Amino acid sequence: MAELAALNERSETTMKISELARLAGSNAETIRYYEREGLLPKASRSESNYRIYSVAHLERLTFIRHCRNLDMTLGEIRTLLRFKASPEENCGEVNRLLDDHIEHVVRRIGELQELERQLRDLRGCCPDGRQAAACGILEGLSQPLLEKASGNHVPGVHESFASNTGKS
Amino acid sequence: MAELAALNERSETTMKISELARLAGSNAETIRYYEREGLLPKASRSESNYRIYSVAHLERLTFIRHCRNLDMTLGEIRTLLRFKASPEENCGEVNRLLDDHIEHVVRRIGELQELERQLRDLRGCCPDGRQAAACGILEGLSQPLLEKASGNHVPGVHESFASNTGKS
DNA sequence: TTAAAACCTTTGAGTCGCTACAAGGTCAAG
DNA sequence: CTTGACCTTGTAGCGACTCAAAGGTTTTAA
Repeated sequence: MAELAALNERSETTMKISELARLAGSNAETIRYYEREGLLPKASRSESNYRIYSVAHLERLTFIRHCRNLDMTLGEIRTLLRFKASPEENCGEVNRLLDDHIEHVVRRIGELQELERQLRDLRGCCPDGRQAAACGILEGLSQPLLEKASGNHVPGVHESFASNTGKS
Repeated sequence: MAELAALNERSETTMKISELARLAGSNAETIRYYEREGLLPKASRSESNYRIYSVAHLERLTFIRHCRNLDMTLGEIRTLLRFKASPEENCGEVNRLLDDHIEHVVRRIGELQELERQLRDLRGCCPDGRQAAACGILEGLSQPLLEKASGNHVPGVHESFASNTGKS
């Protein structure tokens, strides 16, 4: 809302890359990356070879960023964009994609809750102030295999915060 | 337990890379990668230049895999291995590392629960059987910005399952 | 005995979604 | 006229693997 208002106030319909980035809550490098990846169409160029964008681009980029905020992959987003472009298709596919995506998230939450439990178990092994030689945690991690945890690896906690350091 | 029993039955104390991988629930390429990264010491070699491992390697690799199952980064694991190697140190650092890690996981769970809520909201927008032109989901995603979701991007759901496709 | 299958080696590239940097061109303000 | 803010392209890096190519070795079985 605020963004469109700002556009109306200036009453201009085109912009350069960093303004588009600002309005969509993204950044210029990401936009060029999306163009390379074919998620955004090639922008038209000014005399000095600057990319020039219209409100249509803003809408499409906003769609993409919104999907990314919902943690969809670029592949999933490409699929949604195809459906948006072909209105004769039934949107059952859209529902299915979203249902799959929700299932992913739910499963991941369950995995992380199990992980939290295991970590707290482990943390309970070592009261503060001991020496590493007697540390219950290191001992616990050296055991051949925890039966409860065997096999199912649950990565991906760290990536989330690392990629949140943007200047949006 | 089962692994060590198997080792005892064969009553051999060395093995090649793929057996080590099997016993530690890992795979050969990952082991070579850990060696390159300095998490595992360089293995000794047979006449034909094959890597030869002992039970000590199995224990260290098991430790590493166990930590990875708890979603620690290789950097965190390196730190823990250093503490394991220097028993005179106080294990307060170990506790701190683990506390930090638990906090990561807890925060991530919260983010994903919020994400799930948003996805279910969105899913409710479109009863099955409509055409894409009228699809409430696509409509919802095209809105400038959801006020509730604005700004905080929560990635990392997909990585977890992608890296689970190993043949362990 | 020999041929095939199953291992092992190194090197290098690919994954995902950006992010950052280098080296340069363009443009508006003071 | 210079400073600084913007823009361009191209390339490399992140983390933790994973895979493929191209070859050497060992085991198995016909």
